[in-house]
Amino acid sequence: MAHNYRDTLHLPKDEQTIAMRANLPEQEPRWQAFWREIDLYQRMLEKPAPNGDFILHDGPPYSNGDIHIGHALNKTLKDIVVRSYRMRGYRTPYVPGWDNHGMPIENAVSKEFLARGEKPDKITLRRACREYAQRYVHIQREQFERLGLVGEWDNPYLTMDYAFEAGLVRIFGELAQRGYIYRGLRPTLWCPTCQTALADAEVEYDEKTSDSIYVAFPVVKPPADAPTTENLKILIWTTTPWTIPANLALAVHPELEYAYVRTNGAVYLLAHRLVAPTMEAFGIHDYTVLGTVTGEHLQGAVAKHPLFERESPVVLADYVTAEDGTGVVHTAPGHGAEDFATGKKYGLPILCPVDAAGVFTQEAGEFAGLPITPEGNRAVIQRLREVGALLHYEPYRHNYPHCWRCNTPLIFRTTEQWFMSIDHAGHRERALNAIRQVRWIPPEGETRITAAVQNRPDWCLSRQRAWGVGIPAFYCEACNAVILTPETVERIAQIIEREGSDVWFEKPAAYFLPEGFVCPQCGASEFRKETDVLDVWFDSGSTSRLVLEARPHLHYPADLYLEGSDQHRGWFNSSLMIGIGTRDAAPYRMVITHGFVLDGEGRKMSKSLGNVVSPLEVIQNMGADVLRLWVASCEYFEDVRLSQEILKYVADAYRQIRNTLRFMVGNLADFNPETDAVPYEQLNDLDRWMLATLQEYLRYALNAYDSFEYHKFYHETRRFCNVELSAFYLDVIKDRLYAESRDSAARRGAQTVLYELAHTLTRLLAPIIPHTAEEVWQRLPVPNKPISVHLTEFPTVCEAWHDKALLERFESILQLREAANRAVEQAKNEKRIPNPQSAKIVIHAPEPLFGTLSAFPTPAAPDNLLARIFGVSQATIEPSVSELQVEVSLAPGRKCARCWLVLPNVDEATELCGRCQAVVG
RNA sequence: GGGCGCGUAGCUCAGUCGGUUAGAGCGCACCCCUGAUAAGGGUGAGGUCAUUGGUUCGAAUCCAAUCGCGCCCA
Repeated sequence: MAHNYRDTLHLPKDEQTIAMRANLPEQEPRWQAFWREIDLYQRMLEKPAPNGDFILHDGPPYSNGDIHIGHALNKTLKDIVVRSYRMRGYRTPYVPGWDNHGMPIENAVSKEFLARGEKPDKITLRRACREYAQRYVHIQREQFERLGLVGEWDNPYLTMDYAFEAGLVRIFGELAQRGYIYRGLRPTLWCPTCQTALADAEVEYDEKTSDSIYVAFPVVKPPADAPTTENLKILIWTTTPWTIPANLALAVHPELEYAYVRTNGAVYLLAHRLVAPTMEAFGIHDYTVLGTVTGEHLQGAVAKHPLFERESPVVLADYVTAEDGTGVVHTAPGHGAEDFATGKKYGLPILCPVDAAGVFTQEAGEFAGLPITPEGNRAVIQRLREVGALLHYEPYRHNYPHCWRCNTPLIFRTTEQWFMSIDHAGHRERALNAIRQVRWIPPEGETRITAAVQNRPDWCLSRQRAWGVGIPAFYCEACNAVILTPETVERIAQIIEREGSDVWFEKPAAYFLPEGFVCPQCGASEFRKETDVLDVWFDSGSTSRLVLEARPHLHYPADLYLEGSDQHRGWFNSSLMIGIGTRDAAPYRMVITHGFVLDGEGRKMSKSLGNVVSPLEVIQNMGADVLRLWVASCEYFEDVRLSQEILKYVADAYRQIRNTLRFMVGNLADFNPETDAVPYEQLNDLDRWMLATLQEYLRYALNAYDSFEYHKFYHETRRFCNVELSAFYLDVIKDRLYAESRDSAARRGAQTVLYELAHTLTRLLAPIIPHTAEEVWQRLPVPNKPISVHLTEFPTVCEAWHDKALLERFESILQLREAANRAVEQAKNEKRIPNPQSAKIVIHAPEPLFGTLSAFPTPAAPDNLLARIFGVSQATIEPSVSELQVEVSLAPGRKCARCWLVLPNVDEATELCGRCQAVVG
């Protein structure tokens, strides 16, 4: 081609739009620096908020380790909520927090000391814990900020803040004052070597060989309808002979079938299914089953303890199985969690004749003074053999809980602990009522928390640990009376507020008590402090009180809690207990839960499977906006999946959305909405159709935000960008944008629509991909432009533009477009035309399509709107009485060297069509 | 073992009250363009709706069981 008219076109220039390659890992920190510089969070709060406050209360992550993908999901969702509510006219303060006290940090710090061969005292350990927690608060804060989260990051709440710790003491005091707090027994897994209770997480399961024994309990009150009462015995099996002295009952399953078995002159009762294997173990081949009975009929029967003058009644329990043993569970309420529950249910005493070191106490009678293993076990077995109660002994290998620290086999002991009563003053009912007032999203959450609250036992608040807030009680050294009054609690709280909770462990009791304080019970003046600390769920459960009420720009209750679904039994529950207990109201109005992040196959992420995706790596390689877009793409009310493959697809989606925005921004470089915009009435049908379609999209998008269904917004936005924009509208208006004269109504009309599209999309995307939206925003020619996209409002649907009739009319045109595409594709495949640009189509259209199309003039010129819509150089329409037909042929004329359309009026010398001739002038 | 959920195309998701041949975008294959170019456009092929049984004139949709997966509890 002789002429080059490229420079006369209005092509978008690279430097006037956003870069095609986002380079998010480098660019995002710059936008974050910009937001810090302008103090974006503060400015967001200062914006007018016609809809009032919306308080999303942050559930505190534990200040230990790097953030993982679950944190990223949770915090990104929160950020999308906060940003989108702000853009819908709410004031959205967001105070992030951390959970600092507790076992994981204490254990990590202890291990550091252990590695150095040091044995720290409590204060040294606690100080190290505080430093450790502080260090991870810093680390996680940076990681969260790198995700692009907006909030009060320079003033977060920490549960180890002195004021927070003092607040915990006061809330404990309030609950005590209201009658919720009591001391009681509780079964705990206990390490006799470390002489401490262990949390579940500190228990390691290892193989162990135990002494398993079969013991016969003589029946003193036989079951009704027993086939015989002569020498009747109930047979049990246990792997912990040392618990026999604490036996108080024999548990059977109500629905299991039991058999009376006669052998060797006695009749034994055991589970029918286990008769054969048991007899085989005993080496007995000669036995007779006299009859069977279901467990529920055994209730009321009473046996006698084989060693002591004590009865052991038959009780019912659902946890009894016929898997191994005899189907009758030897029950020692002092030495097992299930046994304890059964003991409570049947009003049995809680006998625990074992001290902290694992030595039998006086309550164990003849065994007193013996360590429970191995001497205790041996002695018990020996005595059982002597009285003829031992039927069989064998070593038994099984998984058994061990101490994580010293690897000693653990035992169950009942110990005295502090509790919050869940049924005090109708508390449980009040909590259940409050649950019904809360909006749960998804609605199954209500079922789940209701079940959790209905079934939860009293809350054990005490822990025998170092890193926590001390329970603010004293004991009289003389009479052991518990000292816990509003005055003593408030004194302690004031001191902790000033000096931190370490002070409780540093100073003597007298430091916290008024001068001259005497025991109200016995008048003595010597006291010791409680050494237990509060359960950390008490810490986090108190945040609603200690954060929402403490900060003037927040309020109780919060409008929203948003956490993983595991928190129904965790934070939602503990917060509710404290909320109902101290404020008689739930701490939240609405609760949203999300699922867990699984791998591409739907399996749990774990180091051993090697399928863990680190958010930090994703941010480093692809950018936070890609990770955030993934969050938005997920239907998060259920479990979500993440893998490298999924990330690749999300990155593709990001690029497509970005390129769409890039094209629009590039073509708006010379557009000023205030002076160049074309009034709606003067826009052509296609442009008005685009605006109408934009309104439909916008309505859908706003609804998706309203219902927290960001994945619907994601999908619709992706479809809108690809289908309506890239593949259609943006393609069609290129001729006008590039080839028409700069200020022509045709070009300015297209830009007017382009501006609306970009302006709308950018703001809608801002909560999800805040960095990219900001980058686009800074390039958009918005009049009186706010300094950041995050200080704008969401667009609202313009009903005047939502022209339903036009949308309907275009439906048939778009269908026709598909038919035309197929016809052109076929002509291309048959080598009748090389490409659509060189084609002319003739549409033989029946009514009513012909009527619709007739509204558009079809000259052999660039302003043939139908030709532009169908992507060919020329198009004409013909009425038809038969079905629709699209005829494709080579367009007559020659190709304009400037606009590349094949037209009849292209000048041979200049190679320009009439339109381009006029434009170039 | 119990409670609460989930299972639709390679991926992410729609699918209203049970009602035509189960949809979309991406990805994939083939083609076009080279003036959105580490872009853009067109056409097309992909489904035993986890499995089995039941209810119904009719089931992705309702019921039951089974399998797989997740959270919580034991």
